[in-house]
Amino acid sequence: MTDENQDTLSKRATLRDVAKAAGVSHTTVSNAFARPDQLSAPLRERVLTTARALGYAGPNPAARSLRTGRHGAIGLAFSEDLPYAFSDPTAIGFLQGVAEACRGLRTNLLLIATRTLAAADDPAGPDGVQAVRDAAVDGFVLYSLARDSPVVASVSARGLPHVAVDQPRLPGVPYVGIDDEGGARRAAEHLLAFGHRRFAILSLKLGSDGRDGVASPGRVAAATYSVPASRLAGYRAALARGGVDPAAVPVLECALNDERRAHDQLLPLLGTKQRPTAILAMSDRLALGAVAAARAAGLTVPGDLSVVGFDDVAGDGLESSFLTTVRQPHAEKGRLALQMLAAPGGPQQRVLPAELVVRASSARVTAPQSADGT
Amino acid sequence: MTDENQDTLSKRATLRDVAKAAGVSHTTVSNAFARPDQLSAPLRERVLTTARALGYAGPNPAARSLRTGRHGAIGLAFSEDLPYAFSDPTAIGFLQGVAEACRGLRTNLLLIATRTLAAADDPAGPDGVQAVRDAAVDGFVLYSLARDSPVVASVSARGLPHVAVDQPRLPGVPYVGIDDEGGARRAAEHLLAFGHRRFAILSLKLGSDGRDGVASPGRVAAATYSVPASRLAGYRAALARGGVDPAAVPVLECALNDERRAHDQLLPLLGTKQRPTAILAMSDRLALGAVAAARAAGLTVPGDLSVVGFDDVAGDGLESSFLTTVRQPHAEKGRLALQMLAAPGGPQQRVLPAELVVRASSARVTAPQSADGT
DNA sequence: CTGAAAGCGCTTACAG
DNA sequence: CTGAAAGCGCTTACAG
Repeated sequence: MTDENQDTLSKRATLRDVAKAAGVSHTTVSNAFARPDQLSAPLRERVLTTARALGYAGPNPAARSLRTGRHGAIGLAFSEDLPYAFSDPTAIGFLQGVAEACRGLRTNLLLIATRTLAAADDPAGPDGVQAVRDAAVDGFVLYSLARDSPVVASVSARGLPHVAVDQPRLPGVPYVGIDDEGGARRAAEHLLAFGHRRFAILSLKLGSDGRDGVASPGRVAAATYSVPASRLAGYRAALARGGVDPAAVPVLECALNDERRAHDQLLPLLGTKQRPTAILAMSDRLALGAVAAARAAGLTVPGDLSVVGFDDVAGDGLESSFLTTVRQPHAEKGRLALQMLAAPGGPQQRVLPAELVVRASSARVTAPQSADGT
Repeated sequence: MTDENQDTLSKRATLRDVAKAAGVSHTTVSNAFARPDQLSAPLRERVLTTARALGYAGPNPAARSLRTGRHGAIGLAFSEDLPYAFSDPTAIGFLQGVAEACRGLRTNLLLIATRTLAAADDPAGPDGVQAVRDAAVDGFVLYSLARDSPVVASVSARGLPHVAVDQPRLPGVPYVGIDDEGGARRAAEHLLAFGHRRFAILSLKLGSDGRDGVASPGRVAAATYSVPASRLAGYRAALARGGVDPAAVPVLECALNDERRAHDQLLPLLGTKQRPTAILAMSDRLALGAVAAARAAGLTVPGDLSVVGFDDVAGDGLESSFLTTVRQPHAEKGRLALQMLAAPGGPQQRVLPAELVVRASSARVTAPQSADGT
């Protein structure tokens, strides 16, 4: 305590101060902290005791990094505001995997606050770019970023090893993701097999402009997020093969992955005569929003409306979810990404399976229908 | 792209290289990146262009930190394994607040992987200590650590500003927490008012040894986690005032905040003749475990068993929770902690309110009972 | 608006 | 096992 007080009053002790006080060289103090085998145990003890007495907590991290070129940390860049990321169960599953791998690698994790929506009032340029520039890390993981994100460009400019997870897929950048198209295809095939002909799609964001609503063909074609684009392709391929015109299936885009948005977008559609009997949702969150909308419209799930989600994150407790969904290995993506960063030389592209899990939110359509509702 | 390749092959460009190539001084390049007002716009543009051409992404963060003494990051130390932390809704709410504040402060967030249970196989000493030593940060937030955690000691040794959230409460260390005792008291009073006389308490961990089970009076007295100790004190004070002998109320300690543990610990108790009619749970997770245990025992909630949780995190979606609980402002704690770090000089102790929220998991006891079950 | 100089605190071969 | 020396890359008054 006394030492700490001295600390804050006087100048902070350095390696040199400890060396002087202990009567040894610079090197010896450094070794006492970083290379115990380079000096005798009693001497080491003496040095460490002297250090403690001077309030010296160990080598200055910045000086050490400058000298060694290593930081002992990796940077994690998110597509969303950091606060939002922590509320998305998908991201949390991924973070768990990353965190686990970090522990194994004895690496700290630097979370980089970025913002998808460019802040016009921001003099420092696009959000996250400065943060990436300043990040004292040995590499980056890009998690679910848009192809045109300024953060992607600034990470690439750093010239450090990096891995993209989910998106973007860029030539020359190691990648970890899942079979989005296949997973989506199986979800649609499942509903088609139950006789459904009238669909609506709840889509994750296709662009970074925060837009909600029905996505036009142009918007879909210009999507800068490849994951929703791939899932959409999978849904549509299956629908077309099943004899349903994909162009007639509305795509409701939700700028944020939350139940409320899905609920609000879908509800009006459920009041129409030609209402869909089946919902393809690109996340479990969106799917739960659809379930809520159904209830609000006086419809039952799966009696009046079948819903298939994506992610398999809805049931976290002892209770398992009732949602039919596409399972993906969230934590595994995090583990793999860090492994690719830590041990380069392995495969540069890992595409993990996405498996359909049938539960209680999907069922055979009640009344036979044609695609045009007749 | 070509530049990037050169980058990885040749030595990485420095400020000096850029200065040489642009025909300006060291200083000017530095200013171009950090102080735009110190040079003309055209010159700045020229410098930046040259930098880009050389694959120079900006000043080396370590060198900059060494020079300025600032890192632009704060360290967050958790009591649990990092992977577990990301699965605890309480921690996530807190992280959201921290993340939000970080964005406002333009600060990155370094997550420090620590482990509560000392790993015997760990040659580097207690987990987290080295990570704290190596952390290139301007300050620390300690989140819910045990009083005797080695991480607390190593953070204190760093001599950097730090704030403890929830626990530990240490003299001289700024603190953010809630009125744990008061919140717990109100939870118990609520159940007493409903006529309950037979209780069981589901407790969060009291020590760092990973022990589950009935906590002896000795263990409670020796608790190194002050939050559960305070809540226990609150429960017991209310029980005693309500004429229930606190010593007769079993305290079931759960080493991890999860439903499964609570379920497994409580279930045997629910099969006894003297089974409790009311559960005081120190978290919503534990409370949900109690609800699951009730179901498994063929009891209804709140018909046969009343359950009161803590945290108010159980209902995350559109659906609100049915749990009677004690609400605490998770995100606000995070925001306040960062604010205290960023703007020292304000109050050093912030104790936020913890308010009882009555919902459907608690009800009047069905048959009148005395404390001894007669 | 520009440039020369000093020094932030450390690690690492290397010689003894 | 110990110590003297060089240099990692930058920022910041300061003088012009």
